[in-house]
Amino acid sequence: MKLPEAKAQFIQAWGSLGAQWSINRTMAQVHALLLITPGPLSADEIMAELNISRGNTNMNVRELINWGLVGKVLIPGERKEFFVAEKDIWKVVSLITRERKKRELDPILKVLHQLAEVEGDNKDKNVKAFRESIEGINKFAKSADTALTALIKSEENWFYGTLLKMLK
Amino acid sequence: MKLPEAKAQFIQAWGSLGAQWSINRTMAQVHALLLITPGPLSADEIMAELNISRGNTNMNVRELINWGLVGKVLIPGERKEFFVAEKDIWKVVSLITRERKKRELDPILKVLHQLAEVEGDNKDKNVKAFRESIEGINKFAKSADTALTALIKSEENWFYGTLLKMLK
DNA sequence: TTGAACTTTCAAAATATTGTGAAAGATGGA
DNA sequence: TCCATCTTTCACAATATTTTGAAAGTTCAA
Repeated sequence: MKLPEAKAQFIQAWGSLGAQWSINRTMAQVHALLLITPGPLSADEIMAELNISRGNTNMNVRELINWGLVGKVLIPGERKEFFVAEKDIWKVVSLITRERKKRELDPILKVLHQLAEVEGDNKDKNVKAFRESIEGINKFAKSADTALTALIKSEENWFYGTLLKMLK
Repeated sequence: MKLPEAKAQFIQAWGSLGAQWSINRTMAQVHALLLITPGPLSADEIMAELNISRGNTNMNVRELINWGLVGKVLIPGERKEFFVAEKDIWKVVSLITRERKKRELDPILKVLHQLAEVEGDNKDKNVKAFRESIEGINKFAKSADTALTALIKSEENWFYGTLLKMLK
């Protein structure tokens, strides 16, 4: 396989992956393009490469910057802004995990905390079942929170070394 | 908060969570309803409770059964089918993880494997950068695969005990 | 074998999400 | 200040996903 085809396939695959997460397809494609491009790219180059509009490019690049996955680069003598992606995959995963935890886990933890205080008597089997469900889910969610927080803070080597050896 | 309101809030919250995953909102709501209901429910009861159509109910219940999250129950003397959800949250998470790994991680692993064999000379800095990106991502993806496979197979106690203690 | 009770399917409608591009808003050099 | 260049916004258009409900399919007791 030649490089241009390989690039296209990677962009496509990363895009599908993104689409299944809360990241939208184009955002993931822009990210993919920047990931495999060594130097910085301008908005125009991204537009041309992915065949998307200026507005779309702008919005998705901005969102990638919000996630911390992409940074602006100023090139002396150029008016345009250029963009580069964080290339270290461990950092990339860590940033994505942090963002998704904030959007997904944190809100449900809040709701679960409130729901634990539902009124009613445990003699009512519906109340009892509800309490037990919430309790179980809450216990798990708190553990997941601990685990993810640790993972986000941890070092690459800890993951590839310690944890992985334990799991294998 | 009274039970009916708490139920509604939980269904709502679980639905939003599902929507951010590849699970659709209604599927997650049906799941939530079954999770907090101690006994089995019929399609009609689900329809009534969530205000959704018969077709929608059928499709989503069927999908939940495919995921292994919900089972059919036959009640003697009744023609109707009834449904119950797996209540053990550890099993629930394990089933969801298995399904998502199959849909998301496995396909990208396949693509990465192919892309590792891109033609070209490392003297070309684009080829070099591409290879390095793919290599890094591939290494991580394989590790994630190992980690998730182990997690899916592992016992509840291992997660709440061993792993969590290590992370705290 | 019939028909009532129930489940499944699927084309069309409703809804939600994403993308476009022209216009408005910045920015900075002369 | 002015103007050329670049960025951002946003109403509308295009796409994609989800839901509906009526019709077709299935099952089983009589």
